[in-house]
Amino acid sequence: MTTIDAHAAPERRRRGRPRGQDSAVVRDAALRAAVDLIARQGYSATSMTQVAEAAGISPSGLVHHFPSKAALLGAVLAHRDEIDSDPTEPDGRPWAAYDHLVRVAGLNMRRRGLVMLYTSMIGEAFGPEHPAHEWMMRHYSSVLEVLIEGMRADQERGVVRADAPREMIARSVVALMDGLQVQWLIDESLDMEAMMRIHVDALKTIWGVPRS
Amino acid sequence: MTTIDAHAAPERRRRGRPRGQDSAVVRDAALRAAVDLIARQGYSATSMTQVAEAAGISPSGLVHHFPSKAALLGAVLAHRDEIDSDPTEPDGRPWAAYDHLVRVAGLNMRRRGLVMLYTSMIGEAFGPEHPAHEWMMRHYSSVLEVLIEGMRADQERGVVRADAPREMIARSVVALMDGLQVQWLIDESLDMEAMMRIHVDALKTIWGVPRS
DNA sequence: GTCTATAGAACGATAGAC
DNA sequence: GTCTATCGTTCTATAGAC
Repeated sequence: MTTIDAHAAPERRRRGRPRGQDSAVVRDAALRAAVDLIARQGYSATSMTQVAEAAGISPSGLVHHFPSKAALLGAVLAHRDEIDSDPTEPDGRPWAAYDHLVRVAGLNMRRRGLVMLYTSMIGEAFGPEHPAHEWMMRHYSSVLEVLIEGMRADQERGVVRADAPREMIARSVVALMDGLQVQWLIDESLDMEAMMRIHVDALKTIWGVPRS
Repeated sequence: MTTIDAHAAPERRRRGRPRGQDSAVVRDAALRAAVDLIARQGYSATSMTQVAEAAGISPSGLVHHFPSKAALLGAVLAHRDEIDSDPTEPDGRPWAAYDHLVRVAGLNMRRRGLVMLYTSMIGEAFGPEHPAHEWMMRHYSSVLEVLIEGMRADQERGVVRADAPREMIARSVVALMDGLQVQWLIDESLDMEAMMRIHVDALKTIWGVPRS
């Protein structure tokens, strides 16, 4: 239904207003509260009132910073993407994108909130009318594109077999990652990173071109 | 919070009440409406009023059959488990449980509603206070147990290598299945069954004991 | 067994004082 | 920029007529 632009943070640089809380601080507290609650309960089950309470402001105060619930979700997702953004410049090594995904799996084992937010989002956003639907579609196509394009480059350079089914491999690895995160949320003793590592290493063995 | 016993369907065998709709028929219509709506929107986003409307009865009529929203969800999940139940008697063939999972993947490609219901449930039920939390925990432990136990038997009979890491393999396959279902919901052209087949076949190659 | 009527609370959002 | 006050809706659930 509605597209969610994250309200384009006012970003006013505190021009000598001595009274009251700094706006950016309050906004940030509200955003953190929203991330936490939406991660634990999902978007539908979380109310503006709950978020306001957790942030220590009134519901109306919250509305001032985020004019609607969907706008709040937009900011939450933008925040998530920022944390999860890839600081890795694409080095030219083979399987770089896949190795990166393995590292992300390891990182995620120390970011439970992020994994919960992601998983609950995936679970409720596949309906086209959900305010996070477009975010989810963009997320998948972007992740898959990085993996597929990376492998295409590797094939061009002759380090990966030319007959490797790029899309299928990429989709399998993403599926494995998503599914492991669900199980990890249930049982944190599961070593996502190790399991991803094993899977990716197996891919390298099967589809890699041995160095001559 | 609340445990959800599915209200133990009254099952009264229409003892000569000529007037009005048959109770079981109405109950069934309500259940179907609930399955459809909860699958598409998730549990939290679905209201009793919506379900009643879709079933063609009043909200109070719905409450008569399912005294609370949680009870309705309980019935929905029981219905799901029934449809999804495994009619396969455990034949003694190696990898039987894994082959079965591949077949289920193929079946699911013709049961979109079931996949949606499952996926949205997983996404919102990992919080311990969610009324479907226990269902989800039972689901995972049961699926994993079947796979792990099946492989243990195969190892005992010497058709699977004794050093195969049962739990890790089972968890990977379940994770792959769950993740593929999400992607399939987004793009139905994805062949879940084929991808599961390939993965399981690879497992057989790696961990199977070649016939002498 | 299904309905109308309604309780009682929580919802998202708006208006306007300060 | 944050608040109080409140609108209009929707929610789950109950009580009782038929």
